[in-house]
Formats: sequence, C-alpha cells, structure tokens
Amino acid sequence: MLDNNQTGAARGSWRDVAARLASEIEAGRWKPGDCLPVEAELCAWLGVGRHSLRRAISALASSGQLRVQQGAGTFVAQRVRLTYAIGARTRFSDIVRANGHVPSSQILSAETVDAPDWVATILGQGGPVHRIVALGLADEVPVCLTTGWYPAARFPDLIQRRCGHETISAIYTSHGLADYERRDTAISARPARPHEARNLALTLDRPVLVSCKVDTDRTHIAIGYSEAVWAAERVQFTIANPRNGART
Amino acid sequence: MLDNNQTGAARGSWRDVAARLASEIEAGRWKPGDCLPVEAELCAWLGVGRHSLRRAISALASSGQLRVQQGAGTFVAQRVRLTYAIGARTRFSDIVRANGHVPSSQILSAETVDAPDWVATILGQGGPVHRIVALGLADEVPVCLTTGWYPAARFPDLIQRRCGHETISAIYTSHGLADYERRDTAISARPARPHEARNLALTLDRPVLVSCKVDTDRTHIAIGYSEAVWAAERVQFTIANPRNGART
DNA sequence: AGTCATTTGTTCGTATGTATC
DNA sequence: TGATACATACGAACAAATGAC
Repeated sequence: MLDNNQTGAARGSWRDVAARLASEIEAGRWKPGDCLPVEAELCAWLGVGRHSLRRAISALASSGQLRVQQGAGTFVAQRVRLTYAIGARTRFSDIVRANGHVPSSQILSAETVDAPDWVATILGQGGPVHRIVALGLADEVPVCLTTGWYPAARFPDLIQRRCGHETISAIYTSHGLADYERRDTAISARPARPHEARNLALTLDRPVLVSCKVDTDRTHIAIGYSEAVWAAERVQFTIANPRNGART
Repeated sequence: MLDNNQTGAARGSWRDVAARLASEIEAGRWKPGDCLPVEAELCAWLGVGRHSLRRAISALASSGQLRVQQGAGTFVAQRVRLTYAIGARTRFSDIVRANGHVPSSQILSAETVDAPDWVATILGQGGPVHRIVALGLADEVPVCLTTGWYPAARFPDLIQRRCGHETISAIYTSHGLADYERRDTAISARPARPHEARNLALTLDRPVLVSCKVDTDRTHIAIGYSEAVWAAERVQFTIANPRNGART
C-alpha cells in the first residue's frame, strides 16, 4: 500500500503515523527483533484512532520494516543483503560467506513422487522424480527456498546423499556428469505466496525473485530442474557480461 | 496484505468476497479494461459492508487483477508478458515484436544536470551529465521505465539525437564506440515507488524488477549508466548460459 | 473556466472473532 | 482456562480526485 503522498501527509493521517513510526524505528527506539507496544498504547501515544494506526502498521509490515503476528505482537524486522552471481557455478554457502554472513541450510522435504505434468514436460519424461525442497539461510535469516526435481531413475541415491549434505553438483559429478550444462536461466519477480512467505519470514505480497533453470547432460537431455524463490529484499543478482569473459 | 488463510475463509469475510470477485472476473463477467459497479452497488450485490468490499478490492488490486482510480472507478486490469534476454544486445522494440506485441516508447524527460554523487562515483567522473528518462510500452501497456546517465562532455549531441528516436547504441557507435562493453548487470526486485507505479500503471507495492548496467569503452572507462525498472508481472528475464555460447 | 454530481480514500467509533501465551 | 493482542466486521461521515456539463 502506502501511496503517492506528494505534498506531505496531513497531521494525524495514517501516512503521518507510518512516517513517525518509521523514523522512530530508524532512530533505534526499538531494535530489530523488539516487540512494539500494543495497539491501544500506540494509539494513545500517537493520538490517533486504531484504524489509522493499523493502516500505518500494515504499510510498514508490507514494506518489510515490521513483522506482525496475531496474538503475539508487532516486531521490528531484521535485515540481510547478499550479492549473488547468476550463472557462475558457485555454491550458496561460498557466496554467503563472501558476503560476510554465516551460511546454513535445511532440507525441508525430500520425497519421490510422480512427476506432475508441467515437470514432466520440462524434464522431457514422466515417471517418478525426486522433489527436494531446501531453505538457504544467512546468519539464520532465510534467504532462498529452492525446489528441485530430478528423475528418480537416473539418480536412485540422490535423496540419501542430498540429505547427507552433498551438493547436487557433486551428485551429478559422481554420475559421470561433470560437464553438465545449463539451459537459459529465467528470472522473474512476483509477490510471495503463502508457504513461501512463511518459510522466508516475509509478509505476503512482499516481492520474491524467482530463478528457474534446467540442467542437461552433454546431449542436452534434461537431468534436473530447479526453481529458487529468493526474498527480494535480501538478495541482488549479478550477471557477468558474456563478452567480458568472466569465465575461467 | 492478504493473509495466511490456512483453513479457508469464513463465510462473509473479505477473503470470500475477493474470491467471488476474482472468479467473476475469471469467468469474464467484466472484460479487461471494464469498470466495475460502484462500491455501494457491489456491497449490496455481495451482501457485505463497504469495509469488507474495499479490503477485497484492495487485495485484488494488490495482486494486479484490478486497477483502482480515485474519482473514476475500479477497472479490470490488462495483461502483457514479455520474455527478455538479458545480455544480448537486442533492441527493446525487437523483443517486444518477437513476443507478439506492438512496441512504442516515450521520452519522458531529457535534461543535462550536474551528476549527483552516486552517479559521479559510478561513472568515475563528476560534471554535467545527460539524464534521460524513457518509457517502453508493448501494446500501449507500459513495461519499463529507464533512466540513463551519460557524460555530457563525451556526447554533446546525445539529447537531440535521442529525442529523434535514435538508440543509445547507435549514438555510441557514431562516437566510435562500436565495441563498447558492459560491466556486470545487476538485477534486483522491490516494490514500485510512487513515480514508477504512476508511469508503469501499477499499484504501489506491486513488485518491479530493476536492472542496472554500466557501459564502458574498450579501456573500461564508463561511458554510461542506466537503470531500468520493469513491471514484474509483465516481463521475465532470461540469461543465456555462458558455457552454451549463445552469442554469435 | 467553473460548478457539481459521482466515486474512491480516509478516519472515526464500536463490537466480536481468533491466535498466542 | 483465562488474559492478552491482533483480525475482521459493520456503520457513518467527510475529504479528495475525477469527469461531465
């Protein structure tokens, strides 16, 4: 939400309230992770009605400065920002470290299922696939939620090994795919969906970046598809200029 | 906005109203560009208060299905979706045509100003720069808003020629920069800012993709910086795999 | 150019539901 | 279980933007 706010907010309006709260947060009146006073108290302090206060809090939550939790309270959000080189075959943990943060990851689910139609189309084959969902974090702050799809027939031991913290690259390599290629990576952005917002600790309708890529063997047969959803406020992509030859 | 909505909306809630409106739109009760009935009428029709209706409309506007204009009405949004290859030196108009739409563009402003500090830092020099703001459209729907900064000393005639619909590439070329290079392109996403939302016909807090790039001559001196803001819902980027060698 | 009806935007008060602790 | 705190809802009034006359 928020709005055009061209001239300056009228005294007492929700825009003004949002601005006052934002400046208090900016000034450090409450630290990241702190809980704000309850609505009634804030209403009294700011001299506005509950509707205006809630509109203001809603805007700040929507802009990522606050995190609201029903029944618990309203909290000041934490911040992290990574720079991620797309295309380079660098590992998530290395990039996080290079950005000065401590990496970690969680496998949220790993199961073998029948390929949905759209996955079968992308992989060029149906049948059972491994679906692995993982969360990547930097300093304990969730950054990306990755869903990968791999033909079960080609990688029978993939789930076991991935759960043992082996990377997908390593698993490809051990299946004789050291020279696997990558089709074009697609990048788009959209508001976070409910389960993404939950896992990435975002408000709904906060933007996420989505990167989709298909890995292929040397004969251009698809061997894996993955879709990564990134909290847009916590990452920035860079794309090496092909002409500059950033490759080794 | 919106919410977790885990179990399903309670009858009469704004979520239910949003779902009913969305399904009516989906069913084609109102066509893209059409104006919805006024709030009071919709309230009566749906059997809810204005508050709930507005919450529902707000969610649909926020999700890009509706466009609300104070004093005018609430309209069903139009849709466009381009696929844009990052890195390839293709012209905007060619890409739009390749996607089956009719391209057009507007120069919103072109002026020579003193370089702000951050621009001077990027360009590696201060002094006067040309700042050109242009809007790119597909089928009359705005897609991207580009702001470019170029050293005035190096391109004295840039504004005149750009206003005459010459491309930046052509102007570079005529200054003996046919082999100009491009530093890494940075991609990020965030909610639209007020002037961006206005120019791109987006709701505030709708996501935009931002691409930033620095052009350099053969000696790696910066000759231009541009920042393009794209309506995320109307574009998707693709990045050619450097190893596949998609270049000519 | 100005007036006016229309339509959405904002704010208040109040009551009740629901999640968390 | 109860208390706390946020979520949702209705009603009403006025402000601000738009568009037509």
